[in-house]
Amino acid sequence: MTPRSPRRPPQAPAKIADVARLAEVSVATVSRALANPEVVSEETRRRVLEAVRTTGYTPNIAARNLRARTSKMVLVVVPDIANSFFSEVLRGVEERLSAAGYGLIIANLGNSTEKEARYVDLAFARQVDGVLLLCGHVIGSQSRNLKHANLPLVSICERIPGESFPQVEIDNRAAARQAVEHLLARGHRRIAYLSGPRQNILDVERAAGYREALAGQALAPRADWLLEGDFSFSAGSRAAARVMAMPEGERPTALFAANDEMAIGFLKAVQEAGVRVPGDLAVVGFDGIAYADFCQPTLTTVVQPRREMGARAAEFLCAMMAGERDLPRLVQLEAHLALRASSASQGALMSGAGSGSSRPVRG
Amino acid sequence: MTPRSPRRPPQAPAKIADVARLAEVSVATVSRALANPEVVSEETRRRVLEAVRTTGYTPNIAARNLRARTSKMVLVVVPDIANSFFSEVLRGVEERLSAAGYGLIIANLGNSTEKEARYVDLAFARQVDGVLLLCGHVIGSQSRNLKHANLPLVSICERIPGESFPQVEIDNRAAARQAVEHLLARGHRRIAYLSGPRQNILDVERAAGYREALAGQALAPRADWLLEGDFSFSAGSRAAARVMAMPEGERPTALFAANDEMAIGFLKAVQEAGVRVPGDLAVVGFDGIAYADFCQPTLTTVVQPRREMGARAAEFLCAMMAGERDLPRLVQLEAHLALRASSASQGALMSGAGSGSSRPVRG
DNA sequence: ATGAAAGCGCTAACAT
DNA sequence: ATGTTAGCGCTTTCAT
Repeated sequence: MTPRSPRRPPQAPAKIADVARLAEVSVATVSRALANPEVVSEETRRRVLEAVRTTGYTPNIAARNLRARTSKMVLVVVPDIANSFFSEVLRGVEERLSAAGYGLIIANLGNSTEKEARYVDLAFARQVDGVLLLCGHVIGSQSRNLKHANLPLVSICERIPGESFPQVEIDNRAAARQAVEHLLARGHRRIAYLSGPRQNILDVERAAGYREALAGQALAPRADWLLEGDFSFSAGSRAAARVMAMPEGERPTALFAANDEMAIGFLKAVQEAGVRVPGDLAVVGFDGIAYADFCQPTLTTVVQPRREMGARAAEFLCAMMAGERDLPRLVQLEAHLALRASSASQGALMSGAGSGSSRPVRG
Repeated sequence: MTPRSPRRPPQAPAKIADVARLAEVSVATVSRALANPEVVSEETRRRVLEAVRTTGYTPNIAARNLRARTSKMVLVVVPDIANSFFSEVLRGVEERLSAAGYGLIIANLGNSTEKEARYVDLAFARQVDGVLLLCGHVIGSQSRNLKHANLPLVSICERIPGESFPQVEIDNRAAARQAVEHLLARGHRRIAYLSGPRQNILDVERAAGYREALAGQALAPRADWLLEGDFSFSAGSRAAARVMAMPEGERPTALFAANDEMAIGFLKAVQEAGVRVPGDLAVVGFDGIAYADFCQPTLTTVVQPRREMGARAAEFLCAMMAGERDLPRLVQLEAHLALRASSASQGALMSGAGSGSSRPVRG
């Protein structure tokens, strides 16, 4: 009978049968020698390993996965792989998963619902053993949602309300409150807030922290100091233009931005307009991206333990994939406020005395 | 006979046989209805799709891969996933591959040879259909090298000399020459070079471009103006300290850095020491990272088309995986010099007149 | 300690 | 147009 399968390339990789033939044992023995070496005799093991070496054999993982009903792969869903915030989280994720023997499949959403549906299919097809969501929602397609895939799921960075799987984040509200309290402690009473997209949960929390801090001093937020942004650098520049357009006496003396990129855009634009930072206007950001320590002046910011968050979430996922139950629903890691030049009191922290390094400070 | 395979979970996903049973057709017909809809009758197709919907069937990809001897996955090897240069390239890669139906498996090397070996195994195991190298070398383990895996391979960003697979990069030497020629055209004759790691091919090429440009004006590089760095921000600060330590009359009037991070570190440190940029010292970087347009002053730099490079390399890889032969060995994309404030002639380009946007200029 | 053989779920060659 | 069936390469149960 003619072959019923695709023709094999001339240089086909060795399979377990090739090794078995060469070692003059059965395929089962080869499999055992590789998976449970202690169960075969010394001599057999030697012969098998020798044969593996000469054939250059590597197990076919598709076959193993098919048989074992597992893939040793994790789907990691990010909104934008090029965003440096996520990529640092990814580093932690990668380290942890790879240490546990899992590979990462990266799903870069990039605003494409079509892509999202494809990855949902991937998950339902059990091509991954678990899913890590950095995107603030459970992905789904028209016909179905990942939460019904009965697959280990962990969310990270952006909390998804009302879900029962583990989630890892920082306490955004408390961290924001702390940042604004720092400005209050510096004597500021006229503090503006530069927001992210209004419906975004991160912004909701950070805005709440801002209001809480003000309320602690019996201050009410002024509507014209609530600037709407979108987490982008240029939103920072636009906010700066709006502030500069205010009559001098109506301007805030400090600004808390919902993320560092906007804070840096703001910083740059107001200084170009002749405002001194922190002298005329203090600025505090959020996230703790690397550039917050490079910009001029260096930016006071809430540093999120991004890598650790990634590692922690990956750890939970590994536990779930290993069959563990009863994991915590919510884990909030500690963020810290790095005090830098952009919010220093007059005269202090001038010219990078600390050579640009940040000083963690709590409370 | 008792089952010889792992017990199935109660909620096992539907398989093709379940669909076939429900639709009252054979498994082959289901397979066909899904893969080649035009080959089955209208009525059958309807029934199959209906059954697919009610069972929630998704093909098991491990089984398909095993049968088809393909994985629809590509291994992407990066030195550091958190490096923003790579992550922007990755975006282009992801877009292209995902459009072609391929998933990405990210190998984050992070200086671990043990990890490298694991990914080599992955490739030899044919768990991926192709490999994209962003790491400047063909990965390998003690026992074997990926180049003998007989797998489609494309390298990008850092050229690997002497290999025959397609490589995508920019002409680093020409781009560096152009950057230095720009400084020469601005009247600078005392131009320093801040290098990357000396053995790195990117640095070798960029250093050569620097020397060529000087030679074009019959200038010889001065040894004390050749500053050794390592592509890091702090290498930039250190270089600044060395320049500031030079007697005023011995200092360069311009510096070309082998990458933007160092240029920005340098920029910041010399300004803190009281040097005006570009007034006292002009600076040009390399890469075109986003922050080069945010820093103070904005940084003139060679902009690499990172996303496009990623897309192009991915395209070649797709072609190879589709069986195409005779692809070009080397493709060099156009880089352009973005003229910004850090190298502006005195008085020009003051205060972000162009609102921070870059102006591409060739030649 | 080792071997024989049954599948994992799917595709495609062959038969009808 | 549809059905039957032989594998893809591996792990594991059962038998020896």
